[in-house]
Amino acid sequence: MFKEISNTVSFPGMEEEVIKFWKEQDTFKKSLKIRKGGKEFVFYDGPPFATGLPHYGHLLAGTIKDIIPRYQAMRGHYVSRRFGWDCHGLPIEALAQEALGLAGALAIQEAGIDVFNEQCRSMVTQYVEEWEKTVTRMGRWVDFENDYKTMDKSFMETIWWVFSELWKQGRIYKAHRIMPYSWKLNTPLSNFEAGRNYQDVQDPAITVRVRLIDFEFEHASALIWTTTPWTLPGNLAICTGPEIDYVALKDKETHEVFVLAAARVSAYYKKEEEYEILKSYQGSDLKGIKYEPVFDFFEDNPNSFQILNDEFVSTENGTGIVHMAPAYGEDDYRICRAVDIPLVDPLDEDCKFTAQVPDYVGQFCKEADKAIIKALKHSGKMIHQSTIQHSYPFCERTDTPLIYRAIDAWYVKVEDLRERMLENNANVRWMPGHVGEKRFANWLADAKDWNISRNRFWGSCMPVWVNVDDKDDMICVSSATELEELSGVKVDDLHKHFVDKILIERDGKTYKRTPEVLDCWFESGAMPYAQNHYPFDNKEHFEANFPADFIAEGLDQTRGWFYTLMVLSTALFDKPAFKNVVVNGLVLAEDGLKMSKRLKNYPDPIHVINEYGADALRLYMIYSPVVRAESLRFSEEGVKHSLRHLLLPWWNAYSFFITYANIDGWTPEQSVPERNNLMDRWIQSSLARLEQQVTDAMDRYDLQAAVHPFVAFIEDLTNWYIRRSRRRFWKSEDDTDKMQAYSTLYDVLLGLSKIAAPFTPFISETIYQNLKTDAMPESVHLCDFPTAADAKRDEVLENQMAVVMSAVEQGRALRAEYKLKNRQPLAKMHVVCDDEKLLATIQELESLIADELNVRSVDFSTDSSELATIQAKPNFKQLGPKLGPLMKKAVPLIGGLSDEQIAAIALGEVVIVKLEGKSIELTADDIEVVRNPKEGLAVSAEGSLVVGLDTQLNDDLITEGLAREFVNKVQNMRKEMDLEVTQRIRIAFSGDEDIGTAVAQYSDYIKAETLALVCEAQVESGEGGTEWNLNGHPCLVSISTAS
RNA sequence: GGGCGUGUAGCUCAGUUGGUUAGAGCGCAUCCCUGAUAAGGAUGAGGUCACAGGUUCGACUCCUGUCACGCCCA
Repeated sequence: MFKEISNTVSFPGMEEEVIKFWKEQDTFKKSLKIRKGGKEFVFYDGPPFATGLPHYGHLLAGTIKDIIPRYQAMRGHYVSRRFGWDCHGLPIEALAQEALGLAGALAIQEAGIDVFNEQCRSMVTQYVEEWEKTVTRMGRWVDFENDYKTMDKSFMETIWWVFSELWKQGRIYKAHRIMPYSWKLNTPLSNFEAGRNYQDVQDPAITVRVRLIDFEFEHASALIWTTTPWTLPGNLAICTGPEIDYVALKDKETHEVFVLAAARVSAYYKKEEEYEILKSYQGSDLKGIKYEPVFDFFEDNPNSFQILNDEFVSTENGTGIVHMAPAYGEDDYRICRAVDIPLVDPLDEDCKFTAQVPDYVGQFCKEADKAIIKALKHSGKMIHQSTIQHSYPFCERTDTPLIYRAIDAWYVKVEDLRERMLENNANVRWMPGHVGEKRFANWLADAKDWNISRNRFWGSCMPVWVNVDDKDDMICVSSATELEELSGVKVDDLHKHFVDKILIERDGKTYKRTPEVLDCWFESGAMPYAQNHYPFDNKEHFEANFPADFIAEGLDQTRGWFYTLMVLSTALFDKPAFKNVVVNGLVLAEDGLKMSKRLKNYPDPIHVINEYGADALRLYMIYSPVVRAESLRFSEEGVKHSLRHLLLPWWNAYSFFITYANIDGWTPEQSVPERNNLMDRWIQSSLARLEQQVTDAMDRYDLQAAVHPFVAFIEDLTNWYIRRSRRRFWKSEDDTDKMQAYSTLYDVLLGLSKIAAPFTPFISETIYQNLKTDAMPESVHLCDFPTAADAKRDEVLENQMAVVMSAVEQGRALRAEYKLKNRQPLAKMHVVCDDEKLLATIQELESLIADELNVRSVDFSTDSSELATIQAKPNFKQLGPKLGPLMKKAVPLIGGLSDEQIAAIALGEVVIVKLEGKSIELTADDIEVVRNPKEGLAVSAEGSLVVGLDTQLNDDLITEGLAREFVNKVQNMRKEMDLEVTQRIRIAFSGDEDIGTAVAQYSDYIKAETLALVCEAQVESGEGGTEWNLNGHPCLVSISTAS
């Protein structure tokens, strides 16, 4: 006996049971154990920041990261799945700052970096429990015990090793980065922090002239515009946009010649009479022209004081010529660096001018604006002065304006790796392809050196110790042990508040660690090595199993994890870090906007799981383009849909099987291998097809395509196989056909549970648990994925069945068209098909067709001429290439072929027709025969099949129709009374003569169908019972249970 | 501004190497069936395949351009 199924099954409740079962049985561990020794399938988990609860993006990625490993495990691979946690970086620092009430870097330093970092450490794990719960509830199998954390000492030690390898390659260099700087706190801020306090301020906006040297016009100056006059002493170049139009104009009043963007002239001159255009230029024409420095403080600076070109220049405001002070602007820095202009930064840590600029020494830079403006006026360089109101970032803590300036920064040289990375990327299979071939490849081709230092606290430390007396004398430490040897200090923790205290004394020199920590993307990129503590441990195992077979993340990781993995693996091993990658798109709210807690435009994931179940949610997400990097508008209706149209029918099929197997006492021991019934052979072939389709798609990492064929299969199983086979299960005789039906449905349900197991692990497990025998593995997830599909396929049969289904479909359509309801029996149906073999198969299923369409007999024939006319239609694919331009004219010619000609061609003869003087040979391949139903008959035609219905009714048919109506009403009443399907009943009725005749004549049939012991005409109106209308005949029916 | 993607029925999406009737589900309307019942089926209405050119005998499909939306970068 199988376990009885409650008819009020709750999918979420069932899933909770399964989770309990997996936990008790330790099924995940067993699934690993049984594959130990098998070929490894290597999976890397991209670590999430656990600074909040998981959202749909995580659930989606988690589902993908579950399905592929489950599938590969069932295919015999050992798939270790370690969960990863990203512990370092700003998100967690921000939380810790909030918790400690600290605003800004200085506050953290005052409170003590040790206090702050320990606060971070304690908070990292605050969401761990919730994460585990949700991830587990979604059905994802992943190892939380043997997880990795980027803050583990072993992880951080490998980071040092990775860094030191890059160092040895000469890839690490020190340069600058332009960052927002708080002069009050004496510290740089992150862009994130700088973005949190914008204020509207008024700043001077001045236009200054710089005298051009050796220009084609005398007394010529370029006009530059700035809102930060204090940066002018540091001016080292000016920049034009290469494709912007510029003019040299003569001011009619001063006779000075000015160069500026053509589009900006009107901002300086109200009337055209005020100036005269001398010549037009493109920005690129001006490149290389020298000018006199605005101030002379740095007049000897190499390569400086010339016109440069860059695309970033716009003509939205100013003069279209940009003043460049490389220490104080990101673009300035980038553009000047490209032409080897060394930066000058004459500000001290309080942003006061140093002695390099003696005129303003000791003045705070912004305060010096006035004096600088005065000096410019005095020297005649000031052309125009105004003020501008704009929004400007302020320091959160001190409400002082931030100063963008060059900060020491460390970089990894990446630009020379571009080609290697592109080649390595060519060996990666991306799903979808374009993300890798286009988006990611373009990004790699344009890779910039990577700034890896952060002026923060909670992170992996840069393992570089600098000689306090000579900044160029540095030691790169590659392991904790090496640091111990160099310093003589025991090293237990590699965080900043520990290692910063450690000094290295060597040859009488003292080395102190450079204060920065590493970009946490460096850590995630180094995760393949660091999670294994490579090369300190697991050296051989790692090297034998690198790169990963599979990773999966969202599209946003193109510039994140995917990239950092590729940079480091290319630099270290000249390989990609992964062979296959599935890229998922964004999960948006149903309104197409981003999910927003504030707008509440999406349902809580927990609610969705508890309402519809994780299987339904998984299926909904996977069966959508979101697994191919397109965005998904999340809809609760969609989840409901996947439940109602896939899981529920599947469950109903299973429930149907259990119900009747238990009634008949059928057990798997009684299973027989023979399959004499075409329906059985067909559904087994359908399952084999499903297996092939799923395998093909999964081996291509195409999850959406893998889920697709389930829809058709469930449809075949429930709406054709089971619906058409029901009687075979509830016939009372234990004949061989019934045994075979049970055996088939059992095999199919068992096989389906295995094929579906990676996708819907819960319902698969539940069904498998009930179906399995003691000899089978204890969990569906310990089974092998079915693989013998080829042998079980019978494509000929599948095609034949498709024709049968089409015949039935056409019959149903005809009934609908002629308003003949299905309960009304018809005398005859005609099925015509000129393919005799096909016809024979259809004939084999005659009783099925007759039953489905409620006709007494089916006439089979190969001659359709009585029901339909035939016409030829060109086979475009065949004839197109042959006829070329004549194709269009051939269409009516072929359409006009006579019946005799068509018949001749169909029989294999070659018919020659003339078209514009050319002879065209037509063979059977060149035409398609179209059948058109004859007018006035109930006929339908599709392809080679013609179906006709005899719509004439006689008394006999009408009587049987009444009997069937009667049965239907009784069945409805049984249903209404909620009777057991095996419950016997008594029927009492009254009605007119026609009803009396019908019930009497079909008494045996009625009793058999409704499990009635007696069916008597005795109820009178008003004595209870239910009034029915049977095809226009009033009828009173009452039923009662009988023992 | 650049790169990438998307645009097919009211909505969510399929659509094989280009082949002539562009499909499914939801929703709607009209019916049907029911011993799968948290069901199921049929029929119908609903499409300028974003737009404009081009290649071709033939374009939803290939090419070029335009527009809209999204992601990333600047």
